[in-house]
Amino acid sequence: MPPSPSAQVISHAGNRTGRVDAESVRCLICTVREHNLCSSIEDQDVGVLAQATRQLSLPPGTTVIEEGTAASAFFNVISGTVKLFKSLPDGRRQITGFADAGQFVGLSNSRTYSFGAETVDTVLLCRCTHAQIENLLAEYPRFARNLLTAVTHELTDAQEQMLLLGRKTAREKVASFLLDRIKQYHRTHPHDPDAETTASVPMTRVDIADYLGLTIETVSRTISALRRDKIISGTENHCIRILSIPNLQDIAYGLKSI
Amino acid sequence: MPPSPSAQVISHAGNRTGRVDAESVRCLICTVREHNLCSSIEDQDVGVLAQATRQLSLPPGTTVIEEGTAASAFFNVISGTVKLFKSLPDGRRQITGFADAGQFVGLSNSRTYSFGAETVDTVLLCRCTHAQIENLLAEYPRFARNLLTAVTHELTDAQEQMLLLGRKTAREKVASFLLDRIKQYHRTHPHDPDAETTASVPMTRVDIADYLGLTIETVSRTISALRRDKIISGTENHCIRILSIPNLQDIAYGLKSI
DNA sequence: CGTTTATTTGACCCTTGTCAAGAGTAGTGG
DNA sequence: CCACTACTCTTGACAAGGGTCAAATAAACG
Repeated sequence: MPPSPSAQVISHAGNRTGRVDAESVRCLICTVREHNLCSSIEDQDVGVLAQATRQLSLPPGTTVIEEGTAASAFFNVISGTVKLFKSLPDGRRQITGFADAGQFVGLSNSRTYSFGAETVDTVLLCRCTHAQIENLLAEYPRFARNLLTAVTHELTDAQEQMLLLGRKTAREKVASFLLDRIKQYHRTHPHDPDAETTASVPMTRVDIADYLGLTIETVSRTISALRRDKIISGTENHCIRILSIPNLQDIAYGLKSI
Repeated sequence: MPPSPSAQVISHAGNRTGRVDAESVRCLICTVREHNLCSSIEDQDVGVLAQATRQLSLPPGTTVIEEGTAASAFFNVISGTVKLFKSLPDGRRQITGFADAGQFVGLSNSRTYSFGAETVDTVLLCRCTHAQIENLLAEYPRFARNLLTAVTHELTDAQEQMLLLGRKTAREKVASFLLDRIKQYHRTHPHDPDAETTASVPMTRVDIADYLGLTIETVSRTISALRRDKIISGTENHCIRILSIPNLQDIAYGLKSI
């Protein structure tokens, strides 16, 4: 349920002086505020948030964070998908996750980023410096609590991905990936009647391969095999229709050798 | 520098009534308090901590957390090593990390644990319910801030491990693992003159294999090969001496094909 | 000191990676 | 509107890294 910025809502909101400036409105009408960290800050304090952040729109393939550079900013994804990755000196790359609308990117303990980030498609971001994040953490205990929950959630996802990378076969990996993509599509398109059986795959085969610890050829072959086995369909490469979710789940968890 | 509980220190400390009870002393003399989350709570408030926690000593191979059971407790590792893992229905297992002295185990967002935990060797733990953790989070902003830092650090480690699992060869995986073990030995034995070149490997080949996404045979063969190549030595399987750390680092990051 | 368990080593095979070529797709500009 | 170009994706043939199965050693333990 995207928050509709009715006149009534706006009349209650504003920065600390009680005035509603243009910046605050940007946050008040934000389509993901209800679903991300910003929800920890009440409408009346939203001016603080608006002042702390800058919004930017980036084309596909743009570097958001360069691995190893000074860590200074934090980003909220408003729309689109960002990929996070780590690389080896010889160029081998592992994508550690995709951040979709409502997720954040750029937390770091050390002085430099230990990972890189790049847009997959056109992405709308909210940028915030680490210093400003520290202010919000100190000022709003709920913000700190929510960030902790969010990072804990990311850690849980990372553990699931380690299981996938270390112990699943190519077929199980691709099935797990498609299930994740269905869930993601369902979250971002709750009104689509086909949401149950649709997977949005905006990333290229290269990205999928680097995410699953495979080569593009193996990803391609495995997707073709799933299509041959009537588990998925759709000629479009970036929108896949799932014919049997139970089958896909069985494959993802190693319950089906087929 | 393990905190020596001198009379002076104790005289300043105690619970909120000013009295120093036996429980508080347990925290005040704790060998890892300086290096873990508990450091966010001052000496004078340590009574709160002591009351919230219970200490337990567990033999090797004990289940600390059973995957999928109700999530209710949080543990600090005082000494020894705990392994964290996730499993597939058919028994395949991925160890997602080892928690050594000073680290914690058992954070969870959901009602049930999404992972299991088991002792590797004899382990001393401090147990604390999630409700009590919530109290500490609400009461001590520094505790919340430190926990966030700790979880962020875990996430960074997890990303590094994903790179290892998805993109490194068996040789690179084992080299990376040994480097981690050297670092860990160095942290826990800062006074040992051999700390720079010693790796403590208390876990079995099965655990190493499940951590690196390999089979025990491959782990064994790879360690033998490193020994043949004069990169490591030591006939003892649980204490390995490193002959050339630079070589090991080059291997771990794919800079050396040897 | 015998029994059990952990580790090493060997032989063989399979899944996945590598190399190479062909088939779609998407822009671009004449 | 259609060639031209540049990708991305798919498919095939072959190779190799690591898995599987089996047996031999070496440790651990009662």
